[in-house]
Amino acid sequence: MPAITLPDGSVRRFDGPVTGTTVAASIGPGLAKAALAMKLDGKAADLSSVIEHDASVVFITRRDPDALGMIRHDAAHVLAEAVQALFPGTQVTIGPSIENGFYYDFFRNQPFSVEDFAAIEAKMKEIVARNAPFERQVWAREDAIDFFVARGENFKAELVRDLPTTETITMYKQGDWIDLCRGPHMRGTGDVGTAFKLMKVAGAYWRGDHRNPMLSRIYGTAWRDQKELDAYLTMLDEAEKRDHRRIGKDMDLFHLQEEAVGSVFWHPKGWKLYRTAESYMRRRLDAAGYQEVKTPQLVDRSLWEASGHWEKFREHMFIAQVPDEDKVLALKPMNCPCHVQIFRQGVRSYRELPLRMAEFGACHRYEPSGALHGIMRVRAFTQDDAHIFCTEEQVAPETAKFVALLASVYRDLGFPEFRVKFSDRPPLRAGTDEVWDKAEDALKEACALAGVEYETNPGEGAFYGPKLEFVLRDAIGRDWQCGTLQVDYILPERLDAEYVGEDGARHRPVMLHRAILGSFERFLGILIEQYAGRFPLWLAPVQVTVATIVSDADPYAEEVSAALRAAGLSVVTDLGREKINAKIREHSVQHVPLILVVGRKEAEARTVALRRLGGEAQEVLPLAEAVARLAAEATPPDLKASGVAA
RNA sequence: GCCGACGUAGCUCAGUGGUAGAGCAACUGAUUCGUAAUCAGUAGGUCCGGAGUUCGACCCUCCGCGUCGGCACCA
Repeated sequence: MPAITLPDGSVRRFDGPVTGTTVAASIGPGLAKAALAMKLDGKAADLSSVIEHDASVVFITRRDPDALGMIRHDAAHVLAEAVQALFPGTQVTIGPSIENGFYYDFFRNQPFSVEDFAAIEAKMKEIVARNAPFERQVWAREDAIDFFVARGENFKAELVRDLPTTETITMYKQGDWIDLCRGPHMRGTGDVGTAFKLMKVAGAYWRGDHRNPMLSRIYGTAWRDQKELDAYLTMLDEAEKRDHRRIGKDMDLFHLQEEAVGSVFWHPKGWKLYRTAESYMRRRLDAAGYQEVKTPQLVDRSLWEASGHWEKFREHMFIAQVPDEDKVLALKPMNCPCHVQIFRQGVRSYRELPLRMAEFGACHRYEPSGALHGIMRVRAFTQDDAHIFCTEEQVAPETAKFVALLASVYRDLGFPEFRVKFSDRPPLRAGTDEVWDKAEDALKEACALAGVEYETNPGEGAFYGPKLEFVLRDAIGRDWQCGTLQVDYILPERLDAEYVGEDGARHRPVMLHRAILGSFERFLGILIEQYAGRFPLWLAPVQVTVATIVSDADPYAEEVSAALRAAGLSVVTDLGREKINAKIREHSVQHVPLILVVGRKEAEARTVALRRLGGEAQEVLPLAEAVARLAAEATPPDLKASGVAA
């Protein structure tokens, strides 16, 4: 006699076990039609599930946020059926819903190509139109294995074999097609709708392990209706326009070329942007009590052996040798061992701790070719790196200070939001459990102190200590780790860093490895995408263009430009003979934030006509006032706050 | 590194087994013009590199390199 509690608190009683479908129908024909699935005591379930006991039920309709995941999951099943119908002999593996869509991994000797998409989509639409109900079946383990083995579905058979014996093995049947699946599903294939699109093919290793066979993965996107799908596709187009590689080219910021794979050629405007970011970071670090240093690029193998990099990181290191010497040198992939060398000069006292040693350290790492991506994943990059040498007691307060600095920097640079991941002890690690407990607790305590919320990344910490990762998202929705903070008890030991404590004895400092931007290359890539090239005035590589209407105004335009430059602004003077319309367009396309138009009127009145990027209004104001105002406006946020503005 | 796609003028792209085209940009000339493209002309190419097939290859095949999308990697 189940009593069903509905979201509005009302209770319906039934004489015996009922299905969700029956319950929905008892409420009304509208709901019966709209309900795709339900939440049974908070857990998603098929509408056809039988409810035997008292329970709470929430029906999921197409409008529900939960519906999207189901549409996508079901779409993956429809895709798999379509592919097997069109390409006999293809083995199915797994096909989950993901952010914005779904994918399905297939095993086939010949991988799929986008050429196949039209046929597959057509078949999928047929299957949707057929609207076969999803039928849940519980199978005996051995039967399921035999079934898949008999069909040559080796991957599925392996999946079943690896399921825990406690797991109920469920299969879902849609018409003649059947697949191992945990469920739940909607009522039938028709509920998928037609607002889906296959997007791309890609290789993917079976079970994500590169030693396993390569599968052929088909990605698709699916939405509630065509309007949502169109909006998503439009969004992708827009995101593509923000791609830092495109903007970098359009705005003439940098380029990459074959002869220096993974290294950036910064052009004048790109380098100006870089320098603005670097100067800003340097001021922030100076103000936060860091001491900047500079350490060698080429360092003898022996130091890398001592630090452990030669053993753990060698395959990522560029090695350099000279003809006349036997010495083997490596381009540094990290700055930490060099910083310890500075720390080790002379005798350190506990009074010097925490000692915050910063470096804009140029590092080289031999990244796998497939990992390279624009300027965001490169082989030569410069970190805003620092190492904080401190006592164990100082770990938490130093972490809290760091997080506060990082949040402030991100805010200034236009990233009010970021995600934090806490990576704790990995299976293979150095140090005792006591040390790890201490390090993790200190980090957690520091997060609490700093009011940081984080998600846990279990087992993903560095071998020497737990770490925090600060993640920003690019225009195309990819996440990039920028900031990091790692607690390290190992390197000070390996490289014999020590200080004299209050007690007169020698102690090991703890090292905090930390970066805020991560690398200038990656961060600037994200910054370009964040602003789509339309930087706030203080960051813009060209801040003002002075454009003339007639050549009579040329001398005055030069005077205006000189005055702006004297006030510290970055100015381009356009004395070309194009019409003002063409000039406005050209500099707007270049995302120059401010255009000062000068013609005869302005030259005579000693004024400028100010036009802001994207705006239509213009403002005429006296030259001196314009210079003062723009200079104030172009002041970096950290200098504004302290009132040191020019 | 793995799977797949791609590589033609500075940029964006078209093209065919018979030695290559457009638009924009560049350059030259004319135009002195009031807020997102003035007009005309000129010049510009080892069709990524190497080998092979062919009477003949930018096109077909193979091998490299690079880029792009994923996967793996990101100490």
